[in-house]
Amino acid sequence: MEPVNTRFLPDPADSREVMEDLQRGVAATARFTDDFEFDLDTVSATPTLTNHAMDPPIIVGVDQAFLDDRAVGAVVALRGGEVVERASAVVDCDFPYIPGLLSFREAGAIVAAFADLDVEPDLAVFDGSGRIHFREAGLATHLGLLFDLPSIGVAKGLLCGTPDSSLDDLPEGSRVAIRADDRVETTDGLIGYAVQTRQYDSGSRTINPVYVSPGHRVGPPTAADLAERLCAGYKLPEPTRLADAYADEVKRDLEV
DNA sequence: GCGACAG
DNA sequence: ATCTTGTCGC
Repeated sequence: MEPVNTRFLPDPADSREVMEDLQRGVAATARFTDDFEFDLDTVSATPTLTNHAMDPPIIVGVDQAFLDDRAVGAVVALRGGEVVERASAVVDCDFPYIPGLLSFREAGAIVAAFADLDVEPDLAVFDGSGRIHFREAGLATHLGLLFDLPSIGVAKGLLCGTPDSSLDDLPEGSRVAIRADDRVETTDGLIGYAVQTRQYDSGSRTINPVYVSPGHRVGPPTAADLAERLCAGYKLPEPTRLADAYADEVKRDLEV
């Protein structure tokens, strides 16, 4: 599939000022409310007997791996918890990691991988933030809007924003609201959730939550619901986890 | 100057 | 993200 809102294509050659202006345009155009066709109850992380009686959406996980100045983009498509397609691409990438400008580093490989994808996804799960971003235009929001695809961001770390309460030792299945702080220039209020997708039953060690935020066409509570439903015994949602493994696999073949 | 910082 | 062995715990 190809980008539809091409005016939002990230260009790593632009100046930082132009990049940030583009992000403000992304935030102003993206929609942080539910606007998708599928039923939340048909979303599952693993194959289910009742899947046949339902109409499960096609959900893609998106991730990257890097090898010197090359980026590997990987997309894994699932339907009812089963992998239906995988697509990848390797592109040159010299743009560095800069907090707040991640999409300018990773979009090239992602767009190239999506170009090789045959199925039409109903939802994309990105490894990184969406609305939890200085200008509400994180990777998941930017790329979701670029393809006009409902999307969410699932990050392992918090870029900005402040949790409503302590995130220490949360019980599995719980969530804590993340609100915009003074580092978020474009809005106030709820921008995502810390979601405890997995936790040890008891013991001395604990697992950190993931940070889920709306990408495009998904509201904050639904984004958290989706991330939760897509987990299957691991901290990260299956689409993201499988895309991560696939990116590493492609990278490994590249090294040989 | 200080602090904060997805992947 | 990437560089990397062993090791603690269920």
